[in-house]
Amino acid sequence: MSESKDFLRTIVEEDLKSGKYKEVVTRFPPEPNGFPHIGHAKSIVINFGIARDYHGCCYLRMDDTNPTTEDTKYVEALKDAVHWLGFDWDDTVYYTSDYFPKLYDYAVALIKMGNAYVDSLNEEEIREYRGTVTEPGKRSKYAQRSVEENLDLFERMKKGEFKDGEHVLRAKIDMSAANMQMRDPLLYRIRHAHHFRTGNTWAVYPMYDFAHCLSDYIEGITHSLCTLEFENNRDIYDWVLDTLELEPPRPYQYEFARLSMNYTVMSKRKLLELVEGKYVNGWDDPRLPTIAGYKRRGYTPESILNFCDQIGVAKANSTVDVAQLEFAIRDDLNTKVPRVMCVLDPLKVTIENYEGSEALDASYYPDDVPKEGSRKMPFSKEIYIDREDFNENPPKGYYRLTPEQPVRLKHAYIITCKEVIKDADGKITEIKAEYHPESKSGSDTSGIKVKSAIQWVDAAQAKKVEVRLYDRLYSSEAPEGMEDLNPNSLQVIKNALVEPAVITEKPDERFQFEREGYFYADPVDYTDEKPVFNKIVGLKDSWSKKKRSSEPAPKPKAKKVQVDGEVVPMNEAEQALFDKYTGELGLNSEVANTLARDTQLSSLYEESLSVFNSPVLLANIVANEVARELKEKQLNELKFNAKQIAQLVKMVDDETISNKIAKQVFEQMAKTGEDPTQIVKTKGLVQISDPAIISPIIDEIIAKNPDNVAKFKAGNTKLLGFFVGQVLKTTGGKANPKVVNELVAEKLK
RNA sequence: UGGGGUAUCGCCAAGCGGUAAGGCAACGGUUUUUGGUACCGUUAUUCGGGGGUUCGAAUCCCUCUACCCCAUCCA
Repeated sequence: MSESKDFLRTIVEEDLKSGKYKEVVTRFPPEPNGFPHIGHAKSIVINFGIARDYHGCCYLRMDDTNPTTEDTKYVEALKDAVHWLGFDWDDTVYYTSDYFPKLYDYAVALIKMGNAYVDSLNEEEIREYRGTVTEPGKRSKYAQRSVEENLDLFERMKKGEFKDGEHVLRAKIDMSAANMQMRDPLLYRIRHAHHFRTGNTWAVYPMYDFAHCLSDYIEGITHSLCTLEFENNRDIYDWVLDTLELEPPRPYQYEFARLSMNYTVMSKRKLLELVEGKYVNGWDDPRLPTIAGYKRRGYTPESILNFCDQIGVAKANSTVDVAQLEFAIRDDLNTKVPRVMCVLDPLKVTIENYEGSEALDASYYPDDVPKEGSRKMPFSKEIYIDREDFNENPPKGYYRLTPEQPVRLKHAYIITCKEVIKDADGKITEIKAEYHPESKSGSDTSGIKVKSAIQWVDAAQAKKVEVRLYDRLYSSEAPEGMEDLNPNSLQVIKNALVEPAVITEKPDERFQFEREGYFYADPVDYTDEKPVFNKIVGLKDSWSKKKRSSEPAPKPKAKKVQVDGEVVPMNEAEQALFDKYTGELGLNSEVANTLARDTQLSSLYEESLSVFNSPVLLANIVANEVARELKEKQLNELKFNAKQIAQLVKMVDDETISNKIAKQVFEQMAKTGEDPTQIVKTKGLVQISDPAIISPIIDEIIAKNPDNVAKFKAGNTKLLGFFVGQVLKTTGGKANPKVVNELVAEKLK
């Protein structure tokens, strides 16, 4: 785990510490209407991960409130995904549909309280009545129905007496709410549909907003974690739970940013399109970001888990670079899997001076991987190397075999090219070479220096295999539609050659094909007769990068132009106030502006000014500190008054306390309403300005931080803040910062 | 045009008034029988812009800008 915890963990920790909850309970609540993808993995890791870290528990709950889109095949896929990622849920899967009876009762309770009604507007009318984001909506006339009538209607809805869409149950909240979600949200709709779990027992189904919060409550969830697009729904979440006056404790909802990655689509709709349109081969196509896809491609659960840890959790919409995921799988596989040799594009090499055959010892792991294991590699006169590893006219910096440059066959001998055989088209069909008998791997006495060691297979004993080379599904970084598909996302190589041990010994399912990448025996199509390997990810390739980077020019970076909008002009009264403040009272225009535009601030300011006449100091504290309090509260909700502000400022004015302390005192005053003089007295916050007291403290700090002293003297003047900060810290903020500054600067000279 | 969010390096992301963490990517170098790995080093005088408060601001205040979400009987 990373050292710094994310904001969700911070909240959970605080809630546990404060005793708000005894134990943390989370849930992963997918709707079973699609295959889980790596975005779900992020959510799984967050929910199950937090439960694990804080010794709580996490439930897997299918949010199955919409019978028309959901299916049991998706619940299986979801269960698989969670299991595969290594999380357990005591083998009990929860379903929102299990709570349908309870949910129904809660709805009845709401009706009885007069907080819900049966509406009989049709769909279109409901939309119209809802208004728009800028215009308020209006309430349906049916909202006036009596409790009895609502109860009766709702029961008959449940019994199936009405057709789909005839009535709905709505919460009675506020049709003019600025939050559109609060304009009498729908709670239940009639659906004569077969539900994959409850069959035909229900004719009404709860909506997300009603079912989710209550399911959380029923299960005893403490922290209901969801993605950003539900921020607007939090108000209903709270409304339902609060209005029902449920016995505490109740859950609270927190939102985090969903995962998006470049070169990838994550929406259920787009994924479905790819599958149904046969752009890919099913939900487990290795090019898909589905869990099933990654699993089939050969990704390990650990790599996905690590990836999720590395990207963090926050509230900013962001797009993670797929390179980050690719790093995670490479990093995981590097220390785990055996290295073997596979030639993807075979080029025959005949070693003219070699006769017979031998079996060479070859370790499965390089020296830097602490694992044991080896196999025998057959070697004889005819071998294959990769076409890429020979070049008749090599570019500068080419390390492999050329007519002039020998190369080592990894785990075997050094060979030198003697002749290049070509067909009529000029295509190289074979290399005639000679090997150096004394250059055998492990006992090389030849003294020949080679630039690299390449992979090879013995022609007689190599096994033919199919290799599926996967690349990014999209060639566009932010894919929109099918036009952005990468036409080369799948390349099938039917005649790759792999060394025999891979097939006969099967040391693993995943391999590094040396110098190529990581590969996985396809769990579906692999047979002993026809082995199939999927490319999981390539190795980092600084050679091809070097070749490429010599060509294209760097992209031009256009800096965004910052447009400044127009400031709303002041009205007459505000302008008059502003003029008075800047003129008569000598405030700076920014502070005057803040005060003049806010009647609450200006009234408080003037009132305190009448108590203590220090216009600038007072203005500063009102425009800065008081303004903050007034952001959340109304004037009459404040625990302090103008007189107390004046009192505080007076202490600053006569230098009883420093500005820093004043802020601290202000905060307490705002919280408790205590008199500032009282706070200063009881806490002993009077400013220390006597150099005789401050000086030894500075000496001590200087003695304790010789490194920083050296850095400071070397020119890092930012460190002045460090030293001042340390002194203030040790004096509890009471040291006079001006004095400290002077003293520190002096001593460090 | 209302409400709710978000802005810190090419991509993620810490930071909560006192020296701008870390990872990925990139670029150098060392080691290497993988152009891999590992290891070392370089990359933000600056936190969306502008003001203000403060001895000191990414952090507090004001203001502007950009992007995301909300008007499904979806979740």
